[in-house]
Amino acid sequence: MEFVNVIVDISHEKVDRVFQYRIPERLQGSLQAGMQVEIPFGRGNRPTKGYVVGFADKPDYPPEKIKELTGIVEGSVRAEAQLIALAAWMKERYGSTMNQALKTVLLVKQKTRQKQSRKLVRLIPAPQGEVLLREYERKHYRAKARLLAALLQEETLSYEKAVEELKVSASVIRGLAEQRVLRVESETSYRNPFAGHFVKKEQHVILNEEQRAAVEGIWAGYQQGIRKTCLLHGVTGSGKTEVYMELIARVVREGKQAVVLIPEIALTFQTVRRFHERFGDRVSVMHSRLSDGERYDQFLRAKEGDIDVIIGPRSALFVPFARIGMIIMDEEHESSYKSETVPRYHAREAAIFRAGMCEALVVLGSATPSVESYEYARTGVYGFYRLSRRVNDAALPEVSIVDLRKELREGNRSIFSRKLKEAMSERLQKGQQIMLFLNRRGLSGFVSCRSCGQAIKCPHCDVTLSLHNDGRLRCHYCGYEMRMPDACPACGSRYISGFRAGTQQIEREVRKLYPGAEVLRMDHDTTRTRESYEQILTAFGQGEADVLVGTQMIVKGHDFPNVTLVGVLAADLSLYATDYRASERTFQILTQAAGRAGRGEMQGEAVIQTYTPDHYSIRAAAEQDYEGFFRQEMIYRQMLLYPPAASMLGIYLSGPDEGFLIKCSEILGKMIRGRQAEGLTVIGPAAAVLSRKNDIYRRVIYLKHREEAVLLDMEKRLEQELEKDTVWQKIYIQFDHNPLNAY
DNA sequence: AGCACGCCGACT
DNA sequence: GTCGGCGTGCTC
Repeated sequence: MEFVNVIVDISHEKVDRVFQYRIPERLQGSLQAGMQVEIPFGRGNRPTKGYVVGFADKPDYPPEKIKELTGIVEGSVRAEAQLIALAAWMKERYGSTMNQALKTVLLVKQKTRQKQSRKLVRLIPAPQGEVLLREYERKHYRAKARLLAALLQEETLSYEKAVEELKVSASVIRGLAEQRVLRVESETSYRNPFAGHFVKKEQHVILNEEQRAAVEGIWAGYQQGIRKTCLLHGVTGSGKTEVYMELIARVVREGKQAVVLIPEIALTFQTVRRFHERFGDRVSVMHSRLSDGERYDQFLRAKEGDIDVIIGPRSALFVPFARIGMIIMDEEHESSYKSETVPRYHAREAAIFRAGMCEALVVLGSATPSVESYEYARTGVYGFYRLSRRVNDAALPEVSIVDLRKELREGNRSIFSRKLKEAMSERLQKGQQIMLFLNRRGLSGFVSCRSCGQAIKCPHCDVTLSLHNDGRLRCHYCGYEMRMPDACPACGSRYISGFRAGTQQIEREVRKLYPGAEVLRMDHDTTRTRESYEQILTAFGQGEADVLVGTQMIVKGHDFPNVTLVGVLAADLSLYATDYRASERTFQILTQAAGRAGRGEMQGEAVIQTYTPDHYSIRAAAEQDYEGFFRQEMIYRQMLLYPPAASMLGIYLSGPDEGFLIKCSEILGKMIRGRQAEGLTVIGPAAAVLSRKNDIYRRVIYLKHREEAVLLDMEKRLEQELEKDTVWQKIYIQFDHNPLNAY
């Protein structure tokens, strides 16, 4: 092999293709795919890095123009060819550059989004700067003057901001850097992960009948070489983890390796310990927040086959295992499996693709599967296994629904219903623990009626409208807007408003009602760091408090045997999120919350307070009836063509100039409608849910079509068209396939 | 993205 | 004339 194919380490569409280089004699045979190489690039042959993605013995480019590569980057490691194929798939499937996809997949080097936060720092003192500024103005160095003036106002600027807002080019910045007027700094920040010492325990886990049936069913298929993705639908507390561990043990016994994917938030000390106790030090964690050194260690151990099992969030999928036999995805419905940065991949899809390359089996598990996965399981695309009972035959919690409208009518204006208060007093007397859960997810200023419980919705999209500061209600899908009404359109009551209670207010109320009770609160304010999150959970687990108040983060995957009461303060809140998944998320979060109660020996109880007791997602959650919820939800998705009934493509536009952005989004909308494909629905453009973030305005267009392929094709064609006109380079455009959360 | 090339306005 | 900013196009 005389030539090597290289992806240049520059994330820009213009250079997002393979460049060929000649391999110098001395490096013959020592180059391998995935390695980083030094190459001369561009007219000035400036030294640049690149990734080796392949080899060739005949060039596809005039041989006289092919340069020789300079060398291998020190300490660079080869990657599994699989990972490069996975990156290529991600580039196609999610529309990123190959460079971005490679950086996502190759974990050894830091990822772009964490690394490249570049800053400009002024080096010269202010008085000297003033003098220089006047000189620049005199000489009409306009770009330099703009930049210096900004640096005199504030000593540091972000690199991106300077380029966009001040319209200065990189060469101007470099010029000032050379004159020692400023310095370009790039910073990397990492935190230490928890480092624990675990002991492997010999254990004899006895699986119940259902667990055994699931294990044997999946294993029988595995041994016959069937690699159809399986869904394990097990109610809360049904012991899914035991099933995973038994399967993993068998996979390992066959000399294969296993990947266990868990949601971001569930990666805790306790989770890791459970696996450690079973598999000893042949288990490790892979996490984006490991320090460089720690990550490199795990990477090496994985590569050299010192590890059989890796646990981690979605990025653990890119572990350099050579013999993966099984990929487990716990809580598969969790939205943290979808990346929020380019490439916006879904770990479920990526796991299935990677498994396909190494003949591994993917097992998805959840108490509340995503509507997509359940549909696939129901129709036989996935294998389907159920665990309908809790381990040790513990009873599912008794769930009751309290109608807050009725409480209001009967004169109770407190945030606790009489029923919940009663139940709380009883638990406190018995010394049992309580969790109070405020369902705030996806909340963005909705308006609902406190008499009839109706939220004001968009007449076109059937999602809740959100209230803006100018007093108007808007739909974040299609842009429909209306004036905030004085009375409820459904029942005429004047009691309409947004819901304003926060966790702090709840904590205060509990302390007021029960002065003797110890209360812990867990929300974004109290959990700035991973450590404080662990601390609160550990403290509560050890019985240092009677009541834990918090947002969704308290309901995810923790076993507190002494918790016998879960109170959901306003179940509706997540119903009013302004996107089509609101009902699904509400059902999931309520089911998971109720499932926290009664995990020990004692019977659990859950009280769900709501303004809409008849909504199917609340009723179904109270009855722990997934099937019932699913039937209703699928009817809605079919009618309005939301996934999985159809595929969806989000087009996100953002830019600093609102007027310009609106104009661009209108033009893009017209462009799409102009090339209207058969069966394509175009929604918007409309303001995004976060219509302005850090002074960058955001708008969105959604496309729906029954065939994903049509949307992928539409994306490709649009990208080609946008390339032609430089107007589009002044705004950011991103594509998101089957978005999970509102933009 | 970053660098050379070349056009065009201001100034010795 | 010429100095140097800023738009244009190319990179194996």
